[in-house]
Amino acid sequence: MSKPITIFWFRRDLRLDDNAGFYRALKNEKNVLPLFIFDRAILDKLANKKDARVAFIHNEISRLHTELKEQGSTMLVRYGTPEKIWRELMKTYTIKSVYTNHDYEPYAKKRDTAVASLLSKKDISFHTYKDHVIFEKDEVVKGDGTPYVVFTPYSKVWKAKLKSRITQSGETYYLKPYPNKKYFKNLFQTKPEKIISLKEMGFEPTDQTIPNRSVTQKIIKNYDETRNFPAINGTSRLGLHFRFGTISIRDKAFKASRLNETFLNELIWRDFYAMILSHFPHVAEGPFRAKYAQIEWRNNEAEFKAWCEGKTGYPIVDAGMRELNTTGHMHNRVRMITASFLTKHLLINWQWGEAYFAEKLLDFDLASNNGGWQWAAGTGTDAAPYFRIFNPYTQADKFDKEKGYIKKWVPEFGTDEYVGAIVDHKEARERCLRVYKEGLAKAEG
DNA sequence: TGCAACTTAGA
DNA sequence: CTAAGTTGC
Repeated sequence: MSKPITIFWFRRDLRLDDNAGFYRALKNEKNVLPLFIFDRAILDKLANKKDARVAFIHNEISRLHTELKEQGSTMLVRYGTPEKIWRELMKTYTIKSVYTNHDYEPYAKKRDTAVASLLSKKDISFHTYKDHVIFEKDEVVKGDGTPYVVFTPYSKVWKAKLKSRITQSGETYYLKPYPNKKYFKNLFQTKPEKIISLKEMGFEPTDQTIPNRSVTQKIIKNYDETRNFPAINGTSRLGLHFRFGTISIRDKAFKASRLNETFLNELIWRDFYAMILSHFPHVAEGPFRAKYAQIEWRNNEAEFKAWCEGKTGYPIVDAGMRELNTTGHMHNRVRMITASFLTKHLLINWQWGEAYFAEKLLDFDLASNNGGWQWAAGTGTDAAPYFRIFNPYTQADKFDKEKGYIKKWVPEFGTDEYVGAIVDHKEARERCLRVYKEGLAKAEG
């Protein structure tokens, strides 16, 4: 039999440095062999074969493969369903232990439970670590130990806890990163395998632009002043990199805590919604608050299509949807406006919008996307009273006063070719209030 | 400008 | 019991 190895399984943590689980593997074990699985259970469901996210992951895996080759090691890259791949690996190698990082999505939790049980039959130990968030579901809780469901008090405790983790040495403050490189000598030394190409998996390169993983200090510093204006380049665009772990959340949270509290809050929203999904997995399937399941959505297919295509006749909504369709990105302020419009003005089930964003957004993350949609629909945590209905005109006046954003994405705006409003704002608003009220009354009844 | 069809957290 | 919440009128 070959000599015993430890496998580190990369998933949504695609970086070699400051990686919690990878660090533990390298520090505790010898002969650590990295692995990535292109999961067919996920990939086979993607209709768009030019999906930029798949191309991005493939590119990052190739990069890690090259970096590991320079260390005399490699990354195993497999294509298939995880259980099948693990059965094969268990035949090929003598595996002592497996290390990986926590993944909080419902599918991932099931996958990991299945793999752990498979490994345990051969007495292979399975170790998992926190890496994707700063604080996990039970680390920031109320005095009685139950989870927060409101952001503000949660964020206060979160911030105090982060502060306690930051150490000071003279004038300098640190949130210590995991020094993975120090233990690279424990990588399994082997000849690199060739890795599967995008084409072999049935995918193609993308023509969408992938945002840079570095962000200028100026953007973080001025974040609170610029982030609400979609015509300005005032947001970090780091979502995709947080999603796949191509940057470290610890590094960015620490920097944010020194530079801009509003930006830090955005990172806390990310932990908050990951925590909510962990404690309340039912949010992935329906409303956080059960009584909102009684709302009678209109779910008009033609109106949904108009929304998807950016043809509602509401300029700021149409601009946002077209930005999304073209670039795979939508400015955060506009995400709230388009989501509010779909759920409140058109009375279309927020889950339709959630699914559309999931398909289109490069930075799609189940927990944050779901949290955002439930917030917009008023069905979620953090008391978003349903009677607060965004006024798309007021929002546009406030945040795109010069119409730079609208004109960029809706060139026919202001001409005869631009479509008329799909619904009247005042009527839609009143209809929404009525339907929500009726739905809630029915739930009470 | 202050209140509002909701709901929670922490006095 | 009261404040507060990615707001609107």
